[in-house]
Amino acid sequence: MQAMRSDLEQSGYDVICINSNTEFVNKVADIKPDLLIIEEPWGKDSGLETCKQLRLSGAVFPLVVIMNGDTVDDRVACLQAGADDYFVKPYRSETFLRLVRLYLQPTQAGQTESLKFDNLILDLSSRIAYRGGQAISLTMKEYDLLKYLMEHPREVLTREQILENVWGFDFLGESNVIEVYIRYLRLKVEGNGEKKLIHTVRGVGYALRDA
Amino acid sequence: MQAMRSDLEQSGYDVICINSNTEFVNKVADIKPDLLIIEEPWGKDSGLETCKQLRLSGAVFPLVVIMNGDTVDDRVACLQAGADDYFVKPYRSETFLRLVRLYLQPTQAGQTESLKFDNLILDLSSRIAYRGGQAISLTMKEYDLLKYLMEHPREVLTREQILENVWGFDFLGESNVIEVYIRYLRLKVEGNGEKKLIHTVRGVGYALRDA
DNA sequence: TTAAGCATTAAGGTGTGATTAAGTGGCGCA
DNA sequence: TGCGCCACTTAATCACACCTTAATGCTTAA
Repeated sequence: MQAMRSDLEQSGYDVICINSNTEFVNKVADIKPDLLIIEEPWGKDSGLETCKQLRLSGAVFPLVVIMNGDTVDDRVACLQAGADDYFVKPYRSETFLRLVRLYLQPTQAGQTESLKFDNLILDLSSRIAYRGGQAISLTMKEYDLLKYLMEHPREVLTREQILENVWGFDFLGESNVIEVYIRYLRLKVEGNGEKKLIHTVRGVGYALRDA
Repeated sequence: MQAMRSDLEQSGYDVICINSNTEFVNKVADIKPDLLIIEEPWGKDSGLETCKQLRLSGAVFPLVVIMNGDTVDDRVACLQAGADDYFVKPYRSETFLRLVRLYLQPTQAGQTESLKFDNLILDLSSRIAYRGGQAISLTMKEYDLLKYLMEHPREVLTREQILENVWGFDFLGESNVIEVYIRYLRLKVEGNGEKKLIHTVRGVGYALRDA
């Protein structure tokens, strides 16, 4: 806790620590943080319960949970509670700080250094993707494909579009490269029982969606 | 409420918030908003009551209600009160903003990104339809058929026209595909006790109409 | 009342996509 | 120069979602 605090402060962030549970939800609403980190266990209620309440009361900031356990159930519970991301103890500063930086970096246009969709983050400078506190390394084609998908969230991208933009073909071959690479991405991005993000639209192509 | 306001403003919309109930209906008539969002509960009267009054006094803008509950009764009540759409708390910005964008996007010709008819919206880039705050996913043929209907609102489309435009046949088979697909669409689009939109014109074909 | 038109339902076949494994070629390294 | 690894592609088989057909039930208009 203290370690994390000083790490964050050394990186130039304003940090507010709240240890008590009392009136927590209201306080947070006043503070309007850019990012909220909840560390389990949290007071009498679990951190996840607090998390749920925050979302119900309309909280829209990114919300990261730090857990003790690392079972599939833990992870699913976090996401259902409305967390954007989870992190598992022991707390390791470098990876964690990188994630914090990605979450706090201004989202608007201009020089975007990373792409975000749901709790999936693609860091363009390091070409590393993050999901659920986990770094995902990508090969070139995997990166290109994921980047293309993330640049057009929710949009259905046809095979032709994908072939043209990722592979640079302007004709349609008999190949199934796309299917294979979609599979590689799915294994890496949705491999740990995470929510499905890469959706097949039969007869058309693929789309990045949250439902 | 505040969260929503800042989200909308960040997306470039002019937002006016009214907290008091007094003279509300008249005020709104003066303002002539492009979109009205009512959040339950709303003053002494329910938001739905206000909604009803607005419609009775001739309001024609899109009207979205944000509810606490999510029962079938809630939803039906919203629509009967004249709301175009409803949304359920907790309010999560992205989905909501998407809907707002769809409602406010200029309707006229040119680059249409979505088709609208009554409270039914078809998003062309994601191939997803929306009705009553509910996303409706469509198969290819369903999408093609709905798109064709929505491109010709109120117009009666003959079986020949539909077969030609959706299935690409230029002859008339003995098949009842159209009936079957009309049914699929009706189940998805009018399945939740919504108002009927797809009408049969006996001996001719089908038409998208609000009455 | 009756026939034609449409609605509804369920079951089968087809094609598209998923999956798996084997092949190819480039690059670093000994 | 040759070996081996890794990224990428091809190919072959499997699975199932979607589309179609067909058979039955219901409505409407003459």
